[in-house]
Amino acid sequence: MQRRIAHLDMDAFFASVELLTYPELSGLPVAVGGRSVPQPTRQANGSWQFMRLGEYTGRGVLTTATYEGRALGIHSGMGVMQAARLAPNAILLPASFDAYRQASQRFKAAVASITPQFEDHGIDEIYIDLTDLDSDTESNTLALVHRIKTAVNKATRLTCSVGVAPNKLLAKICSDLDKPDGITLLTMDDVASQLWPLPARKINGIGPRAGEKLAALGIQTIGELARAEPIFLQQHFGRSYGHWLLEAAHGRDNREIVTHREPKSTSRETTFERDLHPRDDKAQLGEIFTALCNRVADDLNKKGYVGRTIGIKLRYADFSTITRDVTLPEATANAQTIRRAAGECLRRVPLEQRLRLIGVRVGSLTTPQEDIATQGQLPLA
DNA sequence: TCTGGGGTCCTAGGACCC
DNA sequence: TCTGGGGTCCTAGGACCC
Repeated sequence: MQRRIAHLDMDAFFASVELLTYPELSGLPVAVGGRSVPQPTRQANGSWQFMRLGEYTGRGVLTTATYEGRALGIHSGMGVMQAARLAPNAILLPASFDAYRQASQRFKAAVASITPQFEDHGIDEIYIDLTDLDSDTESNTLALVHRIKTAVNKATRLTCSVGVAPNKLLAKICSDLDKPDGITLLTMDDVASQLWPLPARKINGIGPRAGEKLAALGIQTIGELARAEPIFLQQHFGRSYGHWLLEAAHGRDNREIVTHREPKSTSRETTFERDLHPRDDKAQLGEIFTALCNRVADDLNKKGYVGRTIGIKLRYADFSTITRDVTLPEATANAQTIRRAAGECLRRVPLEQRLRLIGVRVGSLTTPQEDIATQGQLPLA
């Protein structure tokens, strides 16, 4: 039986949430991000004073930009200083993650009131399986999607774009074809005409590396990928990924909607405003390191998880990154235990170069109850 | 003055056990 | 002493996503 999977994607989510607070910025190029962007201040005449991208100095990347900003070439992930060269007059706002999380909860609750079974896919996206819902014809599907979009808008005053297709891969691609505030329906028969002209990078799972490698092999579009020889792809990308590439290019994907997932790991990391030296800045680094361990422990306790694998991550001044981890006999959420294990990991890495980032991670998460239940099956330490 | 922070999944080698 | 696979766990790194 043919499935009907919807992918719902909030339009320029973070920027749109900010525009709810600052409606006068609507229609302007606006970016969100940076590390130390001041909150806008109220002027004597009642209007807001905003920072411009060109006024920013320091590290950091953009988390998003409005469509007007994107038209100037700035986008999420871009270094703020680089973006400033392209759009010095664009407004720069600090990220307000609490507001985004709240808006996220509101839009998901609105969807849940209509279609309770959906898959969370980050803060601003979800997949919904419409197969068993009242969507057996195209007009029924459209009516249902309109109801969902209206509910989301009513709950958040924000718009979203929706793609409906026989699977997640296609739904994800087609939610992006008519943005903002669009609806796109796609069937298997549309794959050649709608999908194949698109760049291979549009496929979720083909990132910067694979995209570059494909381009070097003369493959730019999904259509060119679809026509490649299976052997050729497997030689260059390995058996598994090579096979997947071809399936994806033909729009084939049988992954189910996953309505509940347990977290596997939790982590905290920070990039310093200036690179720190392991010896010269030892005291400061030690403080940051301990604080990260405390925050991870706090996160675990709040969520009610414990973890057995404690890991650290270091990024050197040259951006090279290394990780070390250790698995404990018993899962923990205790800050001192995590700090001790993370300290052990730290002793196993070279510390000559300056550092730009440190992070602490706890993996192999379980709930305390599960962990006790598992203990009995393990040999005694 | 390039390059955040929080995740997941995959691969690959070595240890260890049967 | 030389010679097997198979399975699981642990560790490190990397690609990718939002």
